[in-house]
Amino acid sequence: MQDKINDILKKNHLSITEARKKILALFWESGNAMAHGDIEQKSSEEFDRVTIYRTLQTFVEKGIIHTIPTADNSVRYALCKDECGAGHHHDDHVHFICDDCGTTYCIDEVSVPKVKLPKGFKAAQTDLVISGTCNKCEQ
Amino acid sequence: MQDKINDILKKNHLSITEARKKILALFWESGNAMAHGDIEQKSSEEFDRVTIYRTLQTFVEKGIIHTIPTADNSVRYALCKDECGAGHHHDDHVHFICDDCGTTYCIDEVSVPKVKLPKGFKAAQTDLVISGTCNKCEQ
DNA sequence: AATATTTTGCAACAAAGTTGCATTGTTGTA
DNA sequence: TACAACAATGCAACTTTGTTGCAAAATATT
Repeated sequence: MQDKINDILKKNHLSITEARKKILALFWESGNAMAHGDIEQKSSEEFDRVTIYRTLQTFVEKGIIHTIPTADNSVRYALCKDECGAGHHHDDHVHFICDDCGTTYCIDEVSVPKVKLPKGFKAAQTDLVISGTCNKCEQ
Repeated sequence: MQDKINDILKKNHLSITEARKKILALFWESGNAMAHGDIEQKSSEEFDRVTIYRTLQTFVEKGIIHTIPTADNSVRYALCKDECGAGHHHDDHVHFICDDCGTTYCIDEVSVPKVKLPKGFKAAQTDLVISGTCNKCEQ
């Protein structure tokens, strides 16, 4: 896995540092989306808050991760698929946020339906965010 | 218009205060969605920040306004249609955020398509937010 | 008009995010 | 491998955003 992570960083012309390796690994391991706070906790204060902010920002710019909008003012981040590149995000899958456990899922199976907009409106990015109960919290 | 505003407040069992009247009027006049900051500016510091926070919170609870999630960590608020009531929001329309001018529109003409989720996932609310260029910024 | 109830503003605080700069770590080259 | 050039990090200080408790003011109720 370490190799995979180094590859991603190299491909994006980023120098390989402890913070970047660790944070990327966290995304990889968790599988789900994470908020800034989650990362801060999971890295057990190994890095400065500022470093985490800057690392996330860099990753978004390079198209390694993407943001997921939420209604509660807490942006989350998730790994992008391979098709995403610097400045171009292609995350046309649905995001699901569990109201119970707070987990954010990327529902890759479902793709975002095309929407016809009124005249003059040009879509650049489409975010479909569904909240409710996930399959673990549902009994 | 003042009557309409008073009606809305009465219907929702809210006492009629300057702050509530003014903030509701702002939503009515602007037509578009507003972030907390917009309201603070447009009311030209007539009210305390705290009052605005609490008023918005109350309005959301009563179903007078609804939140629109955005990818940049700045939740916006917009007037609900009549069908919305306390605790029940029915805002199945698309939201559009212009990357140029920042305006947030409620695209009432388009309704959010139903999405089939994997087993065990139960949807409570669906938000479809599209960003791009609006009909005013598009030349 | 007088009292009970809500709402507001203030102050103090907590959390989230940003910026500049010196120090440290990383990279490419000799 | 050692060195210089460059980039990333940590620290401190700060700004912005959001929250809470409480006394004062406004609103509603009788």
